[in-house]
Amino acid sequence: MGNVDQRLPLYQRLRDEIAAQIASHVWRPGEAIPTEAELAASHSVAVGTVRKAIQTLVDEGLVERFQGRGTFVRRPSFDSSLFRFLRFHGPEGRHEVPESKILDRSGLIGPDPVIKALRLPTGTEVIRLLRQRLIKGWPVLAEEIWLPRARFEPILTMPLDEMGALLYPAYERFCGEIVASAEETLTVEGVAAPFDTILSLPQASPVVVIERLAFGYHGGPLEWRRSCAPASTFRYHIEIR
Amino acid sequence: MGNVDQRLPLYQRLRDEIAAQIASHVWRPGEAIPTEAELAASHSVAVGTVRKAIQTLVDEGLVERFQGRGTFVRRPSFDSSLFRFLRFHGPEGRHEVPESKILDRSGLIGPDPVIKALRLPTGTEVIRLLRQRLIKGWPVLAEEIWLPRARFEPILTMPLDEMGALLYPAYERFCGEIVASAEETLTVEGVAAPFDTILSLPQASPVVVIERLAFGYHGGPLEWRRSCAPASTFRYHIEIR
DNA sequence: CAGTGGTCTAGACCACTGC
DNA sequence: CAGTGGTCTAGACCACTGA
Repeated sequence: MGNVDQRLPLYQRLRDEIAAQIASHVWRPGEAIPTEAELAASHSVAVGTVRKAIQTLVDEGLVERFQGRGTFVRRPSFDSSLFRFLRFHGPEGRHEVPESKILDRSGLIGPDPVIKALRLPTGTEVIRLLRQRLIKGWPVLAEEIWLPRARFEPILTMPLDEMGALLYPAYERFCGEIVASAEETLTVEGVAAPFDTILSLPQASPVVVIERLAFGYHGGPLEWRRSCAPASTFRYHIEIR
Repeated sequence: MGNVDQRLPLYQRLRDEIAAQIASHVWRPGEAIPTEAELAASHSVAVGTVRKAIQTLVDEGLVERFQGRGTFVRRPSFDSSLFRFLRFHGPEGRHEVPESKILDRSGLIGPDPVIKALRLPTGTEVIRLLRQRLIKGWPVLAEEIWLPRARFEPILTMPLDEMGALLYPAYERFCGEIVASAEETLTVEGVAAPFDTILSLPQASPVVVIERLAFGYHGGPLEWRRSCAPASTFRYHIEIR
């Protein structure tokens, strides 16, 4: 902390300092960071330099600016990521948030692939959640979720009915862990246990598998997740330049 | 052309003017646009304003800047788009550019979905290319490509062996049409004719279908393409914030 | 070496927000 | 209305490129 390379441009060093403070929860998501004038004064740089530093944070998605109101730490919205990949919508074209049903919750020694994905030492204890997501009672998504137990103990013991359909808010409220970014890898496979029964699909039906590794503000992995959906519900749109 | 809304910020109007000139091929891809100082003088604005206008063009992927050299019109590279979606690589992990074999080339009245995708009036003539792409003799990709005949007549008549493995350079060289951007939509389907035989897959095997609509610098659609690959070769990676 | 974009400053004025 | 970010200017100096 506070260690800066003097060769870097001023605005870069300022950006890094602000980013580190966001990572340290000096300001929490939704809160405003100091104004341009304040930052310029406290760091003894010109306002223009502060503006450039903040602009890079905006480009990186770490903060949002609103004219006349201030600059705010951004809370990433992952709800939309589901809809980027899968077409869950009602007959009128509206998105529906699938309900959530936890089928299994257990603590265990992390299996090898999980340990590797979460970058933990061999033998570390982890939490496994097996989750079914439904729309109008129909299973549309099956998820296996892995968390390092040390950071997420409350998730293992808390009442399931307090967890809600979205996990990330629960992570923040009960474990103080905030998801800042994620990587997803998408493949098409034949469905395998235990996802086949959860989705009530015949063996080896084509499914889309989304592997997501979620990171905290400090950059370390927080959660590894494998989600599985029938291939017919998959649709992805992208713009290329 | 030259029609600008006086309410827009200076740097926006400047951006639009430069973008329009790029679209009009005042400078072609790879060429340098005027320096910051020249643009500032010719438009009677400060250099800082020019910088901001150019920065937005950089963010949009229209130009590239190089310190000490200049600012250059960017040529989008679509070769990489293939590899974003499909894992074609040799045993050593290196990417391989698949060879290309044109199975059919014909001019015809545009079928309804093609006409709609390319936004042409009903009854317009189009060119259809059916293409097989192979790695080490194995078919890995099947493509159906549709072009408005009026703009792409040379593609219909030129010798096939002058076309090469990449179509976009051919479009530019023989038809003067430059692809500036594209949209892709990705779905998983059961393979259907004529792609099943081209890929030598059993009926209804799972395949990834990539529909690409490519646009020119003026914003209108130039090419519509449906590509089809066995689902097992599909892999997509994305970062989320 | 001259010419380019990159960094940084200092300040003016505008447009929007919320009290 | 005071306070915020947004636009715009004018100029200094630095770092890199290519002849």
